[in-house]
Amino acid sequence: MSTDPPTSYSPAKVEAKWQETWEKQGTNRFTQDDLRAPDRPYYNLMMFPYPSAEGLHVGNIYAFTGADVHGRFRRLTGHTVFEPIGFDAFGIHSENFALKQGIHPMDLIPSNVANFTRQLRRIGGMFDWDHMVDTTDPAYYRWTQWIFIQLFKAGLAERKEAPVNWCPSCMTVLSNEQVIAGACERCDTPVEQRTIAQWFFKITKYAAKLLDNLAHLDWSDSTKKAQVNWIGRSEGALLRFPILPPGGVAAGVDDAMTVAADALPTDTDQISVFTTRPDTVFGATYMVLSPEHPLVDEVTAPEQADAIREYSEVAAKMDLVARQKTEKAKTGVFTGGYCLNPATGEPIPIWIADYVLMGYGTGAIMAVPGHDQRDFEFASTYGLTIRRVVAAPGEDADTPLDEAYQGDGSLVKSEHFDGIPVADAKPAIVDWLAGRKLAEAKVNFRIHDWCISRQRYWGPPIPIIYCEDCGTVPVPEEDLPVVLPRVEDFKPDDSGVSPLARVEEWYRTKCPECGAVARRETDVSDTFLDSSWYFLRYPSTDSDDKPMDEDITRTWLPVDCYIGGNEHAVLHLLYARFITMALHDMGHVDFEEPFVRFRAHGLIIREGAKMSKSKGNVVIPDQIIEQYGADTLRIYLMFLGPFEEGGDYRDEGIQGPHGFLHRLWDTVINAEDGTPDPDVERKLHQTIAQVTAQIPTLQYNTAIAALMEYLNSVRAGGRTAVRAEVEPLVVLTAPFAPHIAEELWSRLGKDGTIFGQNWPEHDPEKAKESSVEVAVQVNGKLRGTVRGPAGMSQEMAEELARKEENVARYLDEGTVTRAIYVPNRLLNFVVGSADA
RNA sequence: GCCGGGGUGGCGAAAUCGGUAAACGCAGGGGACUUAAAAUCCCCCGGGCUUAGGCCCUUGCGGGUUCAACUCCCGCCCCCGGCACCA
Repeated sequence: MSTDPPTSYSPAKVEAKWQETWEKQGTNRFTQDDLRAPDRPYYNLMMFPYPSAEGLHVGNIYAFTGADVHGRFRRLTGHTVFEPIGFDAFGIHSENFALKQGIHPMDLIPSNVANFTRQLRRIGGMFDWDHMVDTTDPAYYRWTQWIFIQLFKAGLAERKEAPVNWCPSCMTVLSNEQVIAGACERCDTPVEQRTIAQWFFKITKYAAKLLDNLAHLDWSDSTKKAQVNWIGRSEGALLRFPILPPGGVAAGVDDAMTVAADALPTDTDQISVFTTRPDTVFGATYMVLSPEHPLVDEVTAPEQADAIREYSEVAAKMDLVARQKTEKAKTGVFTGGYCLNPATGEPIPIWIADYVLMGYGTGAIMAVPGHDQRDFEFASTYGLTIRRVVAAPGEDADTPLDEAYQGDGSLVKSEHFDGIPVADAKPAIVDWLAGRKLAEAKVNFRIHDWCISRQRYWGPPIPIIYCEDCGTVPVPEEDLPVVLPRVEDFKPDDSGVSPLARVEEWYRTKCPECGAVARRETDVSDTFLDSSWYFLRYPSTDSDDKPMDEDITRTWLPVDCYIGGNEHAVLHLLYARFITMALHDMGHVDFEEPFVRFRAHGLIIREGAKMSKSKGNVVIPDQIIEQYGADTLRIYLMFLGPFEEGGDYRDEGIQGPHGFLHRLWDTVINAEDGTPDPDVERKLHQTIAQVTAQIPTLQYNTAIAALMEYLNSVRAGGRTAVRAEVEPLVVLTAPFAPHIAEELWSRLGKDGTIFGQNWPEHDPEKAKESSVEVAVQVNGKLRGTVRGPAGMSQEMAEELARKEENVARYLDEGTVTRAIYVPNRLLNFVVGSADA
């Protein structure tokens, strides 16, 4: 034992002591040399927090603790674990908060970061503070801008017009999430749509790879599925509908049919549509263009022009969210124009309607009201032809439709395709039309290109210069970073352009190519760009001259384990994968996928309800830590429920883990030399086995239960522990409660940090039970139990069972027809009734 | 509507290659120790019967498979999270 007198457990003292010791000894810090030559490197990553003014939320602590437990376990089992942390501090939330409080973000963020840092140190994470990242630091965003330029040079960044939500009262662009029921979330003003030129990253180029690679990733299933849905691959065809020249219809349907009989003209203008149901093309009785479709003007007849213009204006004014409400009744206007159904050769009317979205497929659809519910509703409203072209067994072409039939069946009214099942008809019809160049098979993706422009202040300026003569020129890499200037008036205004556009001395610059007067891009980039590569930067923060050190990156990446919230299942994780793939294809990294393993943690609620500031039921971690200590909080959070499912924080419950640590302290401090009790030793080895198996699978709650159970048996009846019984227990507890474990370890007279390779090994022989209790059932009902040697034979078990009075009574009621024996577990007699 | 996740004691939850449902913990009750309290230790703690031995019921609801179902299959209901006119 150490010379320290046995004192009672004081979390505050123990935790302060060890946090200081780790800091002083650099226990968790990596030098350049450490990073270059690690033994069994393990990159343990958690999603970095956004440093709000409120401080760390228990949700953050929950996530970080869960990740830290994993990291500490890996370290105890012999890995060199790199566990960095940082701050995702740019973005609209900080900016809005700063506006509201009247504090400049450049003042606000550092104080938030300082507070977060203090809190993060207090929870005892194994963070390497020498490799911290702050996305608002020019030394970091210099490389965020560098990434933009690499993508620009690779043709993966382009500038184009795109619609945005605009609040005329707040005079700002809103994201879709900030639009509630068509109104601004802050002032309730109806939102409008504006069209602004913005920068996009062509993530759609990687859609197929982003989807296909998922199959090989060790990720939470729910996360993978969310990505699959988001990418939204659908197989179908592109069909072309030739536009009939004005007056073409007047000539009559017969003429049109004649045209169809020959080859349809391919040189006239056509409208392309994407469909997953090419088999229903014979039922396409009209066509719908999105109001924004470029061909709207061309197909509109003069007498319909006013109505079309009016409808388009209303649609354009509507915000993007309200427009996409499904419950809304379908509306539209006839353009007066016609096109030819490529299959039937019939002229069909062209409408515009806002239920067709410019953002998906080609922005135009062939409407098949007989087999698409949306088209059915629209056709019913406007009296358009509804034609059945698929019939289920027992139906025929004349079976009436009172809603769209979207099920399986065979084709009808489809000329020589009649009778062919839907699945076979799809390729057959595409082939047939492809022969006349009116169709081709096509895979479409739902995912859009990534708009990274923000008409805001608090972000890294997009490193682009516009020159009258040279056009769009990237800022030369040696001129990076383009520093975000300190601007006191950073409030957005009615112009819809970035606040930086008001700072002439900043945006006026020289063209890097010709030296002429030029103008900087005044938009900043999306926060998701900051976070799409931070994990690449962590191990290389010592390098000022490059974003990633090649050797170090090769050594540490990809990330071994990434833990975070499922709210980022789609955007953040997809963007990070995309950026990594793009960097891979440009030769900057040698892997395509950044995260080998990803696990989503669950959510913490409180007393059955979601925590929120407005409800005033937020757990303040500092208070809990003061009262019970970080170790208790860590264990309690991990004990609440399965880590991947979250848990219900109940204030009283913390007593359990708190008591556990007190008893652990007491037991270890008073432990004596001696020989372990055989029963306790058996339990010990069972516990080692369970905890060792359950930590890697994040089953922390049951692992902790096992530790408690073991401590209970060590202390049973008030007995004094033997040191050999509790030394391994201290190590098993260390990932969850690192401070007390260190303290007890040193009081046990051990040298150095406990987080060396000290994980105990379990001996299966010692874990074996010598006698077992076997449940005895008669006809599946429990009638007794018998105890016998482990692994006893069925004969022996039956013999013991028959001696049980209660069992015997039921056996006497009939004859045993069979007996099922599960060794060491259960014996079930199947008894036929005596009369039978 | 679609895609995930989930429904088990007063509460948080265990147990799913089908094998004694409720481990561990909270709250509650009783006891030991104590002048007292705290801490600690021991016992009880799903429901209904029963003098006892014991019996019956119970994992959202209804069916089914099986010697045996929280676990598998079919059909529903409810809650949470995400997406949502995606052609």
